[in-house]
Amino acid sequence: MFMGEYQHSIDAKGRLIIPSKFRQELGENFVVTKGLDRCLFVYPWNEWNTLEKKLKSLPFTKADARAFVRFFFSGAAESEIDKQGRILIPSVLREYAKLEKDVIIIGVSTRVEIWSSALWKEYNEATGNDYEAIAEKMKDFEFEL
Amino acid sequence: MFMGEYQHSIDAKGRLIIPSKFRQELGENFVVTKGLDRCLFVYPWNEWNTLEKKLKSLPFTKADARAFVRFFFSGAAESEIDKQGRILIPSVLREYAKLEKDVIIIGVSTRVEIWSSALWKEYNEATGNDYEAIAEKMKDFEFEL
DNA sequence: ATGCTGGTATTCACCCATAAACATTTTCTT
DNA sequence: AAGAAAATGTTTATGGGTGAATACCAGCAT
Repeated sequence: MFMGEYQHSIDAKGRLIIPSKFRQELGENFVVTKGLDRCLFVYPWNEWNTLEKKLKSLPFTKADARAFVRFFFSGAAESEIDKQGRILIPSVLREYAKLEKDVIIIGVSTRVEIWSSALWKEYNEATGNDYEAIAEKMKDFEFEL
Repeated sequence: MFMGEYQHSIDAKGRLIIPSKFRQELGENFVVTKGLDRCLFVYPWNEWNTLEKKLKSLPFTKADARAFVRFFFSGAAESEIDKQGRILIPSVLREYAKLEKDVIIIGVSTRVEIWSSALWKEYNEATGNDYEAIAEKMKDFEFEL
């Protein structure tokens, strides 16, 4: 299970160090794709497979479902970690997530997320720092700690 | 089950002594994460697992749920007690809970909570001194001792 | 009152992850 | 085919996390 927050930087060649704690669980091959909220999702191969199955089961007669599925598959790229523990992020994805130099990498349960440092800060100011508001919304899910 | 209130201090490297009464129950590995009300939660491994299952089951198509899940997982760090009875608190978490030198550690049933001494004082002044008002509100939950 | 013991704080030194600089290979272009 | 540019690989220095050793303190019992 992935968790934690790490700060790294992308080098001039678009490579990014993956936190050493994530490497083993990601394994040899994994999938980087466009994520929700303008970040990138990184799935280990088996997690990607389960996600793929779920996506497949969506009714492809509905326009929204088609768009959602296209979003994930078109944005996906198979990737691997080099001997220095880095991955190369395709430029399309770099642009999508507005990745410049400073990058935040977080573990979120079954996936890893890659954020532009600036966007992560914005996102947190909008949601994460205001945990009370989130907790309030969670009532809808009848969630308890 | 955790209970009690203890005063300790964080050293220059961000390490904190865990009260000896908590050590056995926390076990070898446990998880420290951002908690509600600006404190940190410390869960024994098995408690964290049950929490994780609940978090995983939340619909990731809902923005609020994503924010909530990110909040917990990105704020989480696996930790262990060193031979001196201390744990290392990641700087992200130290900042979140505004932990300076003086720290209050309390046991709350299934988890341990770590508070900045100042915030704990504030919190108690804001709420704790008015137990009767809180108890009054508890009626809504049909709670009885 | 004094010495003992368990727990706590501080200091220091080492090791590893990271990131930047550098070197090499490959590919594309002219 | 040769040179340039891009991609990939290697090396090294630095800083931070980590562990050990020592010094400190309080509580307790004799």
